[in-house]
Amino acid sequence: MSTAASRRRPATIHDVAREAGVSRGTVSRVLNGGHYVSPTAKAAVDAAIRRTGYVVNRHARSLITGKSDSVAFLLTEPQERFFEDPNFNVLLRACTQALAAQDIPLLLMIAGTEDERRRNLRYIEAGHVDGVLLVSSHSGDPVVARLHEAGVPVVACGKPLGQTAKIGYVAADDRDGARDMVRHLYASGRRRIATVTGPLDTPGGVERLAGYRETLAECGLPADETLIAPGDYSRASGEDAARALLERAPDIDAVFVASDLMAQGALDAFARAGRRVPEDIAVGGFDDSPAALSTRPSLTTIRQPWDRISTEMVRTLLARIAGEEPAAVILPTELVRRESA
Amino acid sequence: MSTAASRRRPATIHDVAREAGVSRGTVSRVLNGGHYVSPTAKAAVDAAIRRTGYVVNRHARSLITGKSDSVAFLLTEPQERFFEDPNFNVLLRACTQALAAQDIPLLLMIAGTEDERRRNLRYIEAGHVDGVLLVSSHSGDPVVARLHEAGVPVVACGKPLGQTAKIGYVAADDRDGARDMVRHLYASGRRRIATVTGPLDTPGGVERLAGYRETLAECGLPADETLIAPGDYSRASGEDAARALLERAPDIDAVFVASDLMAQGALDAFARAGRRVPEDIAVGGFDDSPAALSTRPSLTTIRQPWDRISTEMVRTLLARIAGEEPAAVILPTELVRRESA
DNA sequence: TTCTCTACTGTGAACGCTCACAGATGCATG
DNA sequence: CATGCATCTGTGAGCGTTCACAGTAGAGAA
Repeated sequence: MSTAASRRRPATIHDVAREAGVSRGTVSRVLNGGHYVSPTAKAAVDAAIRRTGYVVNRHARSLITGKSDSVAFLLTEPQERFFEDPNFNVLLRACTQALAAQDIPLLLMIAGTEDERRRNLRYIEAGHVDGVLLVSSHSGDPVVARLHEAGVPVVACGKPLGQTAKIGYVAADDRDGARDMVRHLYASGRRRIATVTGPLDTPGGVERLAGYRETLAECGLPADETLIAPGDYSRASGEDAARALLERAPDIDAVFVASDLMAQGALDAFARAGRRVPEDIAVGGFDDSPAALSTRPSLTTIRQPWDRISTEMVRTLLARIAGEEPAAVILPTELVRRESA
Repeated sequence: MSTAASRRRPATIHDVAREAGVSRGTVSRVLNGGHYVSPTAKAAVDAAIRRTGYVVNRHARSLITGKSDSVAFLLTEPQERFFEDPNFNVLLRACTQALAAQDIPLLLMIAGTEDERRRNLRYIEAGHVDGVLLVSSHSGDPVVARLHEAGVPVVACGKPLGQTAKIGYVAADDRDGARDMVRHLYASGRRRIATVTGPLDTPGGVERLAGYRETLAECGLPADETLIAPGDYSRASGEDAARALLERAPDIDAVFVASDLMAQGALDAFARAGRRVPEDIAVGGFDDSPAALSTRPSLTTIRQPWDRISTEMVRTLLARIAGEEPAAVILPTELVRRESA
């Protein structure tokens, strides 16, 4: 029976050593880089490993090394915002794969409720993972401080706001992306450019608004607070904000909306108000989410390099675990021109 | 320094025993259910645990018990289909949380490429996880057989197709959901009811089509193969299929589309063809994805109980790990009436 | 009283691995 | 020829836990 066969006690390093005619120590050395091992011994061990189907017991290894060779992907969102965000999927997938390439499993942790937060922190602080990939958008997240205090290597996705602790992070250049979009709107002849912001307790929200302001100034357009409407990244808030803008400033000819989801809502609002896009009002989004392709007109937007963000997060975290100091990595964005602007 | 403090060697069971004035054995017993422990001893141990901040070292425990107290969430999709599926997010999140409630971490594994498949199987077969939550839609997936052969407890999401092995699974009642929808279309007076199917190498695709066929027969409508157009769950395929249907059978007055994403595409196709929904053609979707709310008209669809599917998957897997035989769990769906039908 | 049974407690031995160290070998150097 | 050094190898100890077992105390039965 194959079931019975695979159920028998798996080979240990001892079995391999006996099979290869060497000592445990030599096998262990082969397993860990092969330094100070003669070619003959290494060959014998490799063959023995193949014959016995040996796979290292990570628990035994971890017990003595004190490392777990695993990493947590920690989501500290009270809302389910992130799970609805298509970018989040890309991030999670790419991180998983980047880690898998180094044979490091990813533990998915969700700390929505206070109870989950306690549980997960306990787990992490107990040293059951070597490091944490942190996705926490909101300002002053206590988890960030706790992890830092516990001395656990952390790399955040996006600059953690309201933190005194020095935390490494990887982020897209939100400000520069916003600049690109607003410059693009300006270049196409628009002069009354409004914006719908993201939540201003998130780095993206803050930075994109800053980029918008800077570019208006740079282009010599007057700063006009009535052209700024707050949103919370949700579709509905985009719709509301767009309506509010139309009311306050009916003469706008362009809107930079800080997320595609909100831009979708804005497109609807404009359609209902009888404004044509892009003829009457140009609309620029942010994220290049799949939805940006299915709107009518399709959405001109800013692409964030999620694949690179993920690989950089993993790289930075592993470096951090290896003892390097925390670092910030900012990656460039890209303007994607479609029909809406 | 708090950093220094938290960096010092964590408390072991030994420290707790000394602090509580008992032996290791007694502490261990308290940790594992507290049987055969006097109330006084238990109180002393609990207090000592609190004072020392002791957290069990899972590696040491696993080393001797042979169990890892962790579970893999394995995705074997060549395509990135699942990561674009909003349902997948719900599934992953709910599974994570259901497991977290039992203090069992979830390891996310993606086996898209052959290399990833090998790596992950090696990891799982080495006994590094106690069980696997499997998401694998396509027929005859070799991973399913491998896992079964290795004797690893597995629970699949959706009935695994083309498997001789007896695998436990949890699924929504796709067939019954399809029946509900078609009955609903019939009840609203439609008599030329077409369907856009899902991929027919997935359980959902097969079952939903079967439900469609059964209900037509039940209602005394003729079986007409020209009313059946294949899709692959993608938005584009829904659009194509709807266009093909219009050409082959211009007189259709309703379409049951096997997924919301495809239904979105179909709505577009109908809009372009100048057909009004629901006046000329009623459209029913499947999934109740977030997108179903943002279409115009909003989409009548079938809701799958993803929360329950997730908790049942976890419950079933834990039971399986505890030694129970594999079981199939089928959960009821629900018709969600909106504007499109 | 003596025996048995139950409830509880402590102890040594694992689990499979890495690490530090000691020992061995070969080769170049003084 | 002795010495040093680099390369390679084996051994014992120990990581923190659970498990099996031996042992103790107290209650109840004979």
